Amino acid sequence: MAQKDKSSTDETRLSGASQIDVARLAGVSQAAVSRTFTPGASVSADTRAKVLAAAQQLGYRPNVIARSLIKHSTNIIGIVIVRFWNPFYWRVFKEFTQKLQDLGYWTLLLNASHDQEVEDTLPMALQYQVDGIIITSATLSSRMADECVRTGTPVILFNRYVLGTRAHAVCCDNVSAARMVADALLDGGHERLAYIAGEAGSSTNRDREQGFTQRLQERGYTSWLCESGNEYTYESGYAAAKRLLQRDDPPDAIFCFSDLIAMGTLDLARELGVKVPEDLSIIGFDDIAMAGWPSYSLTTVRQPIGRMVDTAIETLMTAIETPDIETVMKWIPAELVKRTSARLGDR
Amino acid sequence: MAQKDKSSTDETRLSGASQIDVARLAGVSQAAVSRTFTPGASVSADTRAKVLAAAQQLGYRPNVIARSLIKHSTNIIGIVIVRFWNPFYWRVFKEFTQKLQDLGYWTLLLNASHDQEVEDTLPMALQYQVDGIIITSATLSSRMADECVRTGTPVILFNRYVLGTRAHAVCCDNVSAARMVADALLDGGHERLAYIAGEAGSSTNRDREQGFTQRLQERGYTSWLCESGNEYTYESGYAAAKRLLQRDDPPDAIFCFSDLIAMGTLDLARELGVKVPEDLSIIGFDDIAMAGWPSYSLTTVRQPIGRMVDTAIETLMTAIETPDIETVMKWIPAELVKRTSARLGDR
DNA sequence: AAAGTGTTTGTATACGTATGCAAAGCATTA
DNA sequence: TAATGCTTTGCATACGTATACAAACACTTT
Repeated sequence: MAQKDKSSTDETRLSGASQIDVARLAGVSQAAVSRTFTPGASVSADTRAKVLAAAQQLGYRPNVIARSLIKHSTNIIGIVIVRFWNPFYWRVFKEFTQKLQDLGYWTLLLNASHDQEVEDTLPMALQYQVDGIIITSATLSSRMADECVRTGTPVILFNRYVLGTRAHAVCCDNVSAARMVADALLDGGHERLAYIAGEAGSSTNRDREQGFTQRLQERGYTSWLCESGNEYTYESGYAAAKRLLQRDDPPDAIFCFSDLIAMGTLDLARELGVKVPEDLSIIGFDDIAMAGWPSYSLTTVRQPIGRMVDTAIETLMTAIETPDIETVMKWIPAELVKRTSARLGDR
Repeated sequence: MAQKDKSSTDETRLSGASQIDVARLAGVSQAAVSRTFTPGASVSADTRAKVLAAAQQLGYRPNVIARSLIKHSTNIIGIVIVRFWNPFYWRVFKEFTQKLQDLGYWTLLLNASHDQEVEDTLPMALQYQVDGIIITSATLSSRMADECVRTGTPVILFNRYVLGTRAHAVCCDNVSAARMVADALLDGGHERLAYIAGEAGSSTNRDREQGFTQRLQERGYTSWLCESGNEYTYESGYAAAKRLLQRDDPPDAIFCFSDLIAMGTLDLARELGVKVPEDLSIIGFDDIAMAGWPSYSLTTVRQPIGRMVDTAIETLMTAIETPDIETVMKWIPAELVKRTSARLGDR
């Protein structure tokens, strides 16, 4: 009783009207108000109308926080994003947030500069009782994966995978894509091939490098060049390309871990007066928007972002509904987009 | 009592241990546990140790949702972002999320394709009891601003302002920046100037256009060209530049609303064989990363993102602490970055 | 030893909503 | 009319935490 009085007399509170206020105005119980706003609950048309009128008059809005407390579900998905400078991840992020929003989920962002920070911030995100976590472009330590499993929060790795954990994964089929690039370059008659790598420890980089070099070996090539791009930025591509092209035996084709690296490579080649694609073929990865601009017109591997994101979300939804599902890993095939930065075979 | 039993016997619950579980294990009251995790609360070193040990053993993590329910504060800031394709806003977004995170706030993202969607999604975000809202690159209707004020949620507009609402605003000083560009181009000896606009209705576009043309008038120029860029993308810049450069009297200098537009313009000029900057000067706005790449080397106006974001966050924090503060509007000065796409005067 | 001070602790209640349960309402059937 | 079934309603309680209040405690001072 005292409670009700408090609620209706204290007009200074910020949070607006509560169900109790609405109930009193409509002359029904708080439960009736709750049921009115719960789809599928049992309320007569009569009470419903009274409640809605009262709610309207008071400007009532359901308090999602209170609901979450009971339901053990927030309708929030945490997204971890590490490499903010890469336009590729922006499209990924955009697709995720938009599609999740269409499904009625909201997005809590965890911005980490390094993998280490992911370790630090993830536990805090778990405190917000997010319904699921999507991790893009970062590795998840198994300790952290266990932590998520313990709280029952499903985790999807995007473009990474970690074996031996309960973290699901959706990746571009990097191995096949890299093999495809190797074939295309060899068919184009190139002899001295090179690869500029991305982040050393990542499964993504490992798969691309292995797919590429394995295919070279299969077709009888025993030597190639390899440069590390470290951080996979434009600048690191520029620097790595400089090391490659100033050698005595420069490559006649370079496969780059990302489009940003490829653009750095392309700009450096132009600066040195190396003709692309006559003297040097360059192939990127991602197919970011800029790759299609006339200034670059980059031949590259298009990651099917739409399908990858769809698959990741489907997997996540399934995992939310059936917590004890076994770990899912999916590889989505990529496509070679031929523009003018590489001289390729006809087939 | 019954409650305690439930809590400790039901081992299947997902949400992990609660303060009650910890309290029982440590042999103290639930309040003692709460105090242990509340900085500044009164607990003896002895109990604190017992509680921490028990918490550790049970893997206890505070439930932020429950805390938020009481405190009427979630430590979450909602960020509305509309134009996802513009690299400028990526940097803005990155700065916001990182700095907010350092302050202990989290970011809930609202991704809207159009201004209309902002109207629709904002009320839903308010239900999450966010402590504040930052709106980048979108306008806020006064109806919606009132809605926010009603719930006591402070709003910061970033690079927009709307007069007559209670929404605070932090903007780049677009008027001064555009006047600076006009001066620089006139000092460089240009005669036929043009402006390629951004989004028609925005305060940002209006201020840049007015600053530019007013300065031209002040210095005795009575005619100039103006093209609409509609959506301010690379493609729209490319198209607008085509219309400008295929005229009988093409401009010898183009001031573009954004770097993306300027890059489209630059690529189109190259395609038509127009020499930049000899025959045509191009100036952009934003200074996105790509503007500095050798392929473009774009002369442009650098928006001081760091300072702008800092100011926005400061303003927001003040508004959160003192709800009844008067509406704040701040304009941050910009800087002209001289590269090679424009022929400018020496001074 | 008593009084006074400051610290620590437990009890009880509140935050706003959802829901199991039983009572009540209503319509249908025997 | 009584019995039956279905729908609607209110009561009570739970979710996990914070905090006002008073009781208990530990010291210091007189």
